[in-house]
Amino acid sequence: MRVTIKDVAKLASVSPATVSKVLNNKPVKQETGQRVKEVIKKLDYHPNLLAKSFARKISYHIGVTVSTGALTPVDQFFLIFLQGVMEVATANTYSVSIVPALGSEQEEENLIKEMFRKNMIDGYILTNPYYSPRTFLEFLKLDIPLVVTGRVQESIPISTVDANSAEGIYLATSHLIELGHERILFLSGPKQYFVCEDRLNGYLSALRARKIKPDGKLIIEDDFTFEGGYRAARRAIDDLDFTAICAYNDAMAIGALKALQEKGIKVPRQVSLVGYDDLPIGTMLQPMLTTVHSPIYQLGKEAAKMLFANLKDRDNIDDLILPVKLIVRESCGAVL
Amino acid sequence: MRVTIKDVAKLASVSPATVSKVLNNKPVKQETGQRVKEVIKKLDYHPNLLAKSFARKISYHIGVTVSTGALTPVDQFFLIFLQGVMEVATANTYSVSIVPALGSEQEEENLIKEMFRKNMIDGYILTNPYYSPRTFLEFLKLDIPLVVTGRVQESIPISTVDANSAEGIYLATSHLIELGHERILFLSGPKQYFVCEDRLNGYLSALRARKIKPDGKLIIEDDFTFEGGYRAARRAIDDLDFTAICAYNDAMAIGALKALQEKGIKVPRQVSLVGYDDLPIGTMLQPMLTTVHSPIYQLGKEAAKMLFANLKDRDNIDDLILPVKLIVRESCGAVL
DNA sequence: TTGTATGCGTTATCAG
DNA sequence: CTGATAACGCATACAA
Repeated sequence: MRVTIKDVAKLASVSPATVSKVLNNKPVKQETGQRVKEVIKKLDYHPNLLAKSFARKISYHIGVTVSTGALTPVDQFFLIFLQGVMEVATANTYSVSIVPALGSEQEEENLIKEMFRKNMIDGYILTNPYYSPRTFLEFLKLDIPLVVTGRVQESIPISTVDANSAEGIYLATSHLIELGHERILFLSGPKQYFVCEDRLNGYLSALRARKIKPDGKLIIEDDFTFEGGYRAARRAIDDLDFTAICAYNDAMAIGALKALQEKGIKVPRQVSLVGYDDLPIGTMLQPMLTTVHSPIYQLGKEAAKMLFANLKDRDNIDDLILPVKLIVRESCGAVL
Repeated sequence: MRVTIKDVAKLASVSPATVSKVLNNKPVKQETGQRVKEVIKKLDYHPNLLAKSFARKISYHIGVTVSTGALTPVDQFFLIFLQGVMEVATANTYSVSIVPALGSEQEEENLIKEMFRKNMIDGYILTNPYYSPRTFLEFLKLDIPLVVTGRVQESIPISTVDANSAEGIYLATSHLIELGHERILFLSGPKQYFVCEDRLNGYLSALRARKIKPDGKLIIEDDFTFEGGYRAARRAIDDLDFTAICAYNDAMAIGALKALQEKGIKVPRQVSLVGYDDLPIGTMLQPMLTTVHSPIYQLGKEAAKMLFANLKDRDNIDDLILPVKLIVRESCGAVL
């Protein structure tokens, strides 16, 4: 039989309650505390977390949803993020459980609600900001502690963390302008996403800040994927009325790179190419970048911190926007 | 107050024991079962998993270690693997917890042992095959259900799953031979790793199968990373006594690609380049590959299945080696 | 500061 | 097939 709190209590000639107190750093006489600790060590006692969880109605698990996007190699977002989350979770003696992306929003909603109802998960970090407001409201109704990455409709009282990607694109675009470019093609993601709108605005502000008049023809919209970037660049390439490209993200940038190469256009000789992403720029073509200081890692940490704050004070809603850095690297012939 | 099994029992005019039985699909009279189920629905009852875990001494969580390698963008291994694990875990009503890579083997060992002792995790899938035999023995001593990816010293009785990477390299090398190459450079990882030895053997067998005499000078060893591939290729490039390169993995292949490009060598025009990895070949430069049918995904599923088998029958040790497929793609100018 | 008693929600045992 | 009851290991009032 495994050793329990009672065994420790008996051998230390105290009550189980006292042992519980030293276990949880509650006020205990110095001397008894010492004695109990010795017995714990001697008996090799390890508190049963299942019992503790049960008694305290706390699972000590937080859930993190994995976005399906994480399955495309371009999207390194999730793992780095996860490292940040885990660092903070570990510090709070919590474990991190992965909530699978089930495909349909309804299924995911049900799973998230179910795991919470069963007391299996104390709170969530949601990295799937594509949920509809209705879903968020459902979560709020159950009073599920929640932190969301990215942006959520303003009126919904949920904590969010996000990287300032408008600023990122602003920096990327400014970089091109400083290189002397004026006609800069912007490869945008679908504009119905807040984040796409944000980044487009970053591009526009950079132009305006330098008194360059934006040209609607230089803004091409497609999926924010490798293929989307490829398609968008191909569509724009024929009249080649630009000298540089700023892409919504790395994936689109790489897609565009492929399109340019197919046409024999030298990058960056003939066309300069810049992509912004929450990871350090050029991740894809700079595989060995260390990631610890990337914004995403910080984002993970901040998200977790915020969740634990929420766990303690359920009404503490907060938003956080982290600044980004532009890192320019020459790589595979592209400024990416 | 939340609704418990007792509330259900009362309203259905049965005992809690009976409700428990219908909850766990144990033999119950059709009619009572029906009645109980109706009450459950009516009361919106959700069994408290914390209580269940406590009573049954089962956490319903399995742990998966994340390899630090997963933090380099080249290594897409982990997320895909995880999807496979989760699919099986979900089917078994288990959750998947991530065990952080702490850096030192000792720290990780302690964490793994500690979480198990605390009943927090019922079993592990270890994706860090770099653990020393001593560590594995420690786990066995505590009787921790374990499945390891990759290879473990034969004498240690632990279940493993692995992709047949020797076969992968064999196929990759054969592909080059069929293209007409005879002098094929092999970029090897450090030979003290079983898997590196395996893959080198795959290369050698392919040569021998076609009656090509292996040349020791054509085998270069370095880290199995992007940088390692870059360094290895640079070292070999000067006497350029080869017409093709087979790399231990994608990372090294991409490193080599960079080295070749720097020297103005056209790939695949002047030098053919092939890399093998557990993911479909060319992941890096084929970002939009679907991953569901990749070996790694299967590997994750098999690992999880094996773990659950072990969970039920603690003495059931098994090894599994999955076959691989060679997928050749033209991409960014390289056959990768 | 410490001990006693009780409760947490479920499963398991063993009668009936 | 069903029900009463003990047990799981810890936390927490409350009393001492």
